[in-house]
Amino acid sequence: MAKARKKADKTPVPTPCAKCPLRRLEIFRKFSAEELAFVSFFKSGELVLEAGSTIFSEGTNSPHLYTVLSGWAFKYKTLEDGRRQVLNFALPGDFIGLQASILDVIGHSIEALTDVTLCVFPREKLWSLYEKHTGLAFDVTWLGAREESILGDYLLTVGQRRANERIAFVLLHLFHRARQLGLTRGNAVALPITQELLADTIGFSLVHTNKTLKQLRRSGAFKWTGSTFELVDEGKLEALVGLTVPVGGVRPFI
Amino acid sequence: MAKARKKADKTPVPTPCAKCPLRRLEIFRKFSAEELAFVSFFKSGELVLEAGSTIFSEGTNSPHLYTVLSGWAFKYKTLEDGRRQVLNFALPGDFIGLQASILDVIGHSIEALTDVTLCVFPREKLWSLYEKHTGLAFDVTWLGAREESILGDYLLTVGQRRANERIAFVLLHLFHRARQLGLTRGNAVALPITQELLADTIGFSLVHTNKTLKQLRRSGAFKWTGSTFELVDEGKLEALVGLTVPVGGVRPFI
DNA sequence: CGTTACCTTGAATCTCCTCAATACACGTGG
DNA sequence: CCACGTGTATTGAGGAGATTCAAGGTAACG
Repeated sequence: MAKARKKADKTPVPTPCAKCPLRRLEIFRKFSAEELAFVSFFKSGELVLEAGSTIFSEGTNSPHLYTVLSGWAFKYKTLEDGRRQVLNFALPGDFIGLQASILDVIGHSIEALTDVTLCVFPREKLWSLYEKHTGLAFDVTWLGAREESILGDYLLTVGQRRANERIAFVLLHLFHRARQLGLTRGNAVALPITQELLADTIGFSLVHTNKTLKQLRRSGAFKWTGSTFELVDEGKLEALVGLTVPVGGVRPFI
Repeated sequence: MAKARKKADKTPVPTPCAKCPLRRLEIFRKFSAEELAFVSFFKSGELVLEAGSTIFSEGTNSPHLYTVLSGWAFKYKTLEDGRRQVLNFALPGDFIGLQASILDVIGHSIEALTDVTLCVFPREKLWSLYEKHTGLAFDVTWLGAREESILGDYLLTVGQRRANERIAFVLLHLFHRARQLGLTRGNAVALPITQELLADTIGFSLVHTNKTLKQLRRSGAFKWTGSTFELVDEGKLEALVGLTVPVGGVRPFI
């Protein structure tokens, strides 16, 4: 089956919104028929990028905004001398580039961690979304508020937690988000994160991150070799973080 | 003039939105007559609190959301053992508690730094704002996006900058915001910030903050004694921060 | 095989933290 | 008016925590 297209045919095959695999996940709310129709109209295409591609550059603008259909990306800011701070990760269902559409400039860069597929939405249509679909407009605001909430968690982490707590926080956060999206198999995830990226996320040097990680591994709370991360003792990591790591509840998808 | 009310009369006198002093500031966009009427309808009262009052508590909910009419507040999160991270400051024109209305729980606490006056908006009416006034709904999203943008700046600061750079960043940021709102006299502002609060903002201990501050003062870039902060050499501070500190452009007010 | 990207480890150094003590301003009650 | 408490600012000293430099080591890829 599914042999209608020849192998050589590289024409992209955009996923119709009605069949979007994300919408089946229970963390996304159900759309009405009208909303679904509008989203289909809103979506103007798909963008496929390979790992390492820059999706947005800090300080720029864009005629598009995106939603992650598959793959991982990360948002970051840099200082002139090269110091880099990771702000957050973007997983399937996340909005990307909303700041550019709303604020006229985006305050951070975004780079693909894995090969990614993005749904493309033209910026001009965002206004009609607000005009015609209050529910979807609310969803956009919701996504922004959740982003703000996560940034607050990260700021608390980077500002106040110690090295092992920071690592525990980030690993748990990513694991929880991945699990919500059905990206885990058992207690394992494919984490496309290098230690250097982790270091830039928690605000420590690579060396110190590595040493703390080594010490943390001895606790047996998790295994992380190669690209697969396995959560062995969730409670042990949570204890380090202090409280359950919030992920962001059940809500929308555009 | 203005003797219509007796001194003993303590009944609050809510500012009508049409005469809102903030609307005169050029950083706020102009409202149409309909928008102004709606905002007046949206606003259900004013809340006056003295310095030190808690406006929101992390993890709670509220039937109201607020806007700062006058005074300063700050948003923060705490760990169980008491470590505290300041996320951002709220100045006149800022939304407060939007997360509680959109996400159902607010992720941070908010406390008044000075005596404050807040405009009160009932949460239920937020939906009708989205339904009937696309422009205002967009403004709400804009405010959320700006908040996210500022949080990103702070995260970069706390994660990557060194002590003196962090202090320079925060002081400049607050000065710029205050200036935008006409809160400065010449190069001076009344900064209602203690060193302890600054320490919790930049993620350092009070002692280290104090010592870094001492060293920074010697550069002559600013004076900060008692509650008045005076920016003497803006360029010198900006050089420390690396680039001009963004404040958030010209846009809405609700 | 040689390159490249990532992980690991040791050693020296500096940054930042905690503890502790003092100083100053302010407001309160005696 | 003074004694006292409270909140804030300041300073020194010693130690823990992070950084940088430097050197391997390993796995993937052409």
